[in-house]
Amino acid sequence: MLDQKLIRENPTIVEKNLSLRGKVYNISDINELTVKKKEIDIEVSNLQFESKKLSKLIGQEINNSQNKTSQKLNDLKKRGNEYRIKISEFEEKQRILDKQIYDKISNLPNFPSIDAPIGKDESNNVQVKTWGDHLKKDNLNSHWEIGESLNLFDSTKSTKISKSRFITLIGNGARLERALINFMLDIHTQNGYLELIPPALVNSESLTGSGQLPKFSNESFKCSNDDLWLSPTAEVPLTAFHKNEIIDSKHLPLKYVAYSPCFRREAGSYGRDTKGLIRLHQFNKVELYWFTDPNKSIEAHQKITSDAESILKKLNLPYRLVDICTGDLGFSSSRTFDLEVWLPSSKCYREISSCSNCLEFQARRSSIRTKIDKKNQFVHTLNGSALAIGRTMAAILENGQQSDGSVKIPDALVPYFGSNFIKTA
RNA sequence: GGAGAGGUGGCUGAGUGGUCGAAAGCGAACGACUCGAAAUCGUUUAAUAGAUAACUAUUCGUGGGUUCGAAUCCCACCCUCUCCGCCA
Repeated sequence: MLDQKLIRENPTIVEKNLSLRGKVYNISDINELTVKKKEIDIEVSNLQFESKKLSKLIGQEINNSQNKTSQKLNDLKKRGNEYRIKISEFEEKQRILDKQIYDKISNLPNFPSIDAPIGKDESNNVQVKTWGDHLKKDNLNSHWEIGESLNLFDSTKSTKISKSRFITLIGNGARLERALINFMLDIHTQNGYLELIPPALVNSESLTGSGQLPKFSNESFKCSNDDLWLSPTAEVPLTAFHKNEIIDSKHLPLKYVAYSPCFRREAGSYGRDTKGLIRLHQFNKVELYWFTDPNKSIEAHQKITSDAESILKKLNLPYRLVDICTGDLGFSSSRTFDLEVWLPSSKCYREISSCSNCLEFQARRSSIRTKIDKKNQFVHTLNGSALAIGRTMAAILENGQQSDGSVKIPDALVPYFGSNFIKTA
């Protein structure tokens, strides 16, 4: 959520910052509404002041005189009634304006950071670095081919259970998923993160607080009988965990790691990534989340990203770090580093983690503050996947494939998985 | 799902129509005492918006209503707790 005062007082700055996203944002209508609303606020405030004074006077009058139905009292009450009518008219206008303003502002995305590369779309993202060696071999199999031959998961049967884009993990596949979750949680908790397992269903307010609503209602699954949605990412419940709180500054930064299933409708992605583990309606993810002092989120962003990277390094999976350009930034983010893992079968990098600094955008929407120099300020929030489990499994299968059809498990994962190779039964 | 109780400041908790944004306690901050600390005493301590020098308004679960005036009365909704039923 952007600051209403900023929109009112510096609309051109707001438009300029937003336009870095490569789209034209005209906020003159919002600006007009906020200016109008301020005038009405002042008007109402003045009327309420007069009305309160009068009410006190009436109270005193009643206490002082025995005659509770005197002409004087009736006249005063009549005047009070006039105030009430006038005030309620203005309050009605206030309500309407408030709603209009909120509806519009809550649909505006965050400002991109001045450090983010300027660009229109994906193609302008900047590769910062690469890590690890690419597997160079002929006749490489895709992870779904490997999964099928080793009987690690089944999507055909899963359409019977649910529909397309769902998967059932089987045997060593299920075991590998579980190993990856435990491995990642252990690394992060050893690294100072507090582990949470949040609810998988979240209410509308929580989704609004982290920025998924109102604009992206089409991207999450909704429960029909309740105001509850299937959480698309642990970022939602983690943000809401401290909703409406003032966090003691000595507790900052708060660092959480959460395992959660994630549910996404993937509307508009028909035909893309229809095979394998890349794009599913339900997937598991281990998420990192920081609440920081508003002056310390830039360093925190580096740290959360390197914490996510550390998993890829320990698993010895080749990846690259990408600085997302202004036009490709997510709604709530001001700066995002993506980690993309190398998938040798398709000879490309695929997003496996997204580490974002949302500054105060989510904190304002969720009202999460801290006291600094006796003043309440919004905290900054950061999130990063570390990592998406399904895509990590895909990367392990593809990068670890051996010529005999087996898959080598990364050394660091062996204690969790229980053996060095996945072989045909 | 049925019955009952309740939602007040960082927390506990008083307050049923009139200077109540709200007693008291706890916690916290500062000061005094002390070599230092504890204990004790004193002062301070909700948020938001607007003006910023004081100030003005709003907020006692949420939204409406009654009234000159609502934490207090009325209506609707949400949530929590207890008991019963059901259940992993």
